[in-house]
Amino acid sequence: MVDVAAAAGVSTATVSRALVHPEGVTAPLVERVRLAVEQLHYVPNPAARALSSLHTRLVGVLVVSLTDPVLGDALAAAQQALAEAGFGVLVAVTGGGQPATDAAAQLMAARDVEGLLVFGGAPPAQGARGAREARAPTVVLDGNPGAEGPLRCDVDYRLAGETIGHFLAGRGHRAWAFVAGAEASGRSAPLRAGLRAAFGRIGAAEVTAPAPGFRPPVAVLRGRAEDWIRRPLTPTALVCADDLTALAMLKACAAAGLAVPGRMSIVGCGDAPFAALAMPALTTLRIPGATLGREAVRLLLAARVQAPAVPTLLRCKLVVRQSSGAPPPD
Amino acid sequence: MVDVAAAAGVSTATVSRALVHPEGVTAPLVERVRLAVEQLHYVPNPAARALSSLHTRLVGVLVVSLTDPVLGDALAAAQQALAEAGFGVLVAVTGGGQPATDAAAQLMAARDVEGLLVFGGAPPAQGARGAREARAPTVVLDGNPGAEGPLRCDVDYRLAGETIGHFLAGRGHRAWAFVAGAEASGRSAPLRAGLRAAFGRIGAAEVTAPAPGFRPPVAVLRGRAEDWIRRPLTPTALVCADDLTALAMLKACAAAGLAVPGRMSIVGCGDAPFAALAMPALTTLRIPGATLGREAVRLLLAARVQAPAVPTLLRCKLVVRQSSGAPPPD
DNA sequence: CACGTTGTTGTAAACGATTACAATAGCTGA
DNA sequence: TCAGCTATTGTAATCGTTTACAACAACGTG
Repeated sequence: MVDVAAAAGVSTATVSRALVHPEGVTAPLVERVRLAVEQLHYVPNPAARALSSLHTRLVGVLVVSLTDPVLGDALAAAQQALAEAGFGVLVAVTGGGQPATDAAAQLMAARDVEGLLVFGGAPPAQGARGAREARAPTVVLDGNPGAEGPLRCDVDYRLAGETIGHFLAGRGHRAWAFVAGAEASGRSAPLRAGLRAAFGRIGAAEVTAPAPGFRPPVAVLRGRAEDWIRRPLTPTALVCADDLTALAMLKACAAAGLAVPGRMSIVGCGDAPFAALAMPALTTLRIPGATLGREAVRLLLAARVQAPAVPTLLRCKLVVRQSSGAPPPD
Repeated sequence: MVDVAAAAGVSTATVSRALVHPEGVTAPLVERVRLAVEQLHYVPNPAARALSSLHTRLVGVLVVSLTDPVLGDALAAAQQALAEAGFGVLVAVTGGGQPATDAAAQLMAARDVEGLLVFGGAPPAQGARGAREARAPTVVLDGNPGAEGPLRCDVDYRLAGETIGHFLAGRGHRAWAFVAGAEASGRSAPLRAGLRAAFGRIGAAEVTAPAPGFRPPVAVLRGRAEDWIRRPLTPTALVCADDLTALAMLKACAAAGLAVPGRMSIVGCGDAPFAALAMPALTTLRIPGATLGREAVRLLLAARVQAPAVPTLLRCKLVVRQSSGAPPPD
């Protein structure tokens, strides 16, 4: 930096100011500094910067799993948005467990991140982030419901559930079941609540899914699906917490001889890339992962300057394809 | 840190040494320092550390896309391995374009990463990493073939191609086609070469796939698949560069009335979570993403201490399911 | 015309660790 | 017993920025 200062004929303080607060330096000087920087290929040392300014320009991202396409999209979008704002992204894949999440949060805090993004699952326990935690706002994205974090960025799964419920009820379905995914994704509860509300309004009954919170191997599922057939009240529609589960149910129905959508309608959640390619193509809820990611970054950046932005609640669209239809005539 | 030093009754230099090079400090002192650290919840300031030691304990990861399940697995595994070694992971999602990759690499270099992991695609151009690049070794994982990076960590797609070729030839297939994915994944070329070698040995002919390097909407595919039927030499087996493409071909075959596996065998690549749930379940190549990630980290850490580890070339397993079988009797 | 204001720039003191070097203590062997 | 080592600890310089403060200039105003 001293070289740059010499080349531009100014002091190092002016170089620093020209780079960080150009508005406080006269235009010609800024220009001379800019030129010198270019000429000498000067790149500021981030460590020194962080040390004296107390700003690392780093944010941490705790992500439950990269397998979930929604979180993957969200992460990609968030990373891009943060890069545009000059922030680097430190990631940790937590797997969702509380101890792992807390440990990761602590590591992030130890690295002096200026913000924490939690993608999916539960946020780290208060206090798990060490002494410096107050400085770093936390935004929870697509997390478990009821998490007490102040800044949240979610999809309105309750509303989505109602949308799906209306859609199915409108097609004539009166008996339905909800199938949770293996990973307790936090989407299940509000989704189910919305479904109950929509179906309840017309007096349609929920059938308890074979094993809530359970994503079974296909062989097992087959037996379960056959169980349903023998029940007095068999669902004609299955709403799944994620597309992979929906695909599994598709397969289970085929194995059990239940035609989809003739005998059973199946609705997924997420609109994963493979959803449109399933046979029959999955009717599914399109979750705007990228928007979610950008929105979370917006909230985080707003929180840094004390501007309390309203928690986001995004809507999603139901993509109707071939796996849903009218119930059998009975 | 001065507080810790005072509490332990030593100098700050000793505190530093006790934490970084405990072997140079007597046991009782190390213990006293450890206690004081615990008591005062002291966490070293990473910026100051980096500034004076010239070690950021950060590595950058450039990932083409998080949609690819293999890269997702690799990233998760690499992150964990790096965390165990005390390194933080800075990620950037590049999308694969050369300018974007170079820009991301420059940002990483500007943050003084001590190593760069490139997941998929082409490595950044030499020199794109700025003046400090010499210090940071680069490992390319599952990248495009022929990339000149010295440190590579790859799957032996050539061998995998041969394996698939043998498998199909052994089942009796004599006419086959390769379908590249939309994203030029770098897996295509060696995979295809392996297939050619295996099939060539028995004189089986490759049929040019409808549109190489093209992952078409299903409607288009349908027409293309019908094209094949009318051809003099129609393939009886389709090998796809990724599972999503394989799923698309499955659907195209169904639409065109080609029974799978009766009339057409289909092999995917990746063993994505949905592969086993497709109907029929996909025969596919299982790529050890997590192993790949860990291996890349091993190479990187070895390179840091000048220990030149041999470039890795992992094998993968063919998972035979229902989408492949014998060709039609003719 | 003198004086207070405002706006720029330079000087130098942080920021919080690591580590070269000096100092001291504890050994070994003659 | 003492010189000469070695092993351990302390002192202080250093890393490369930012920024509080001082110094100064230009300006408008009474």
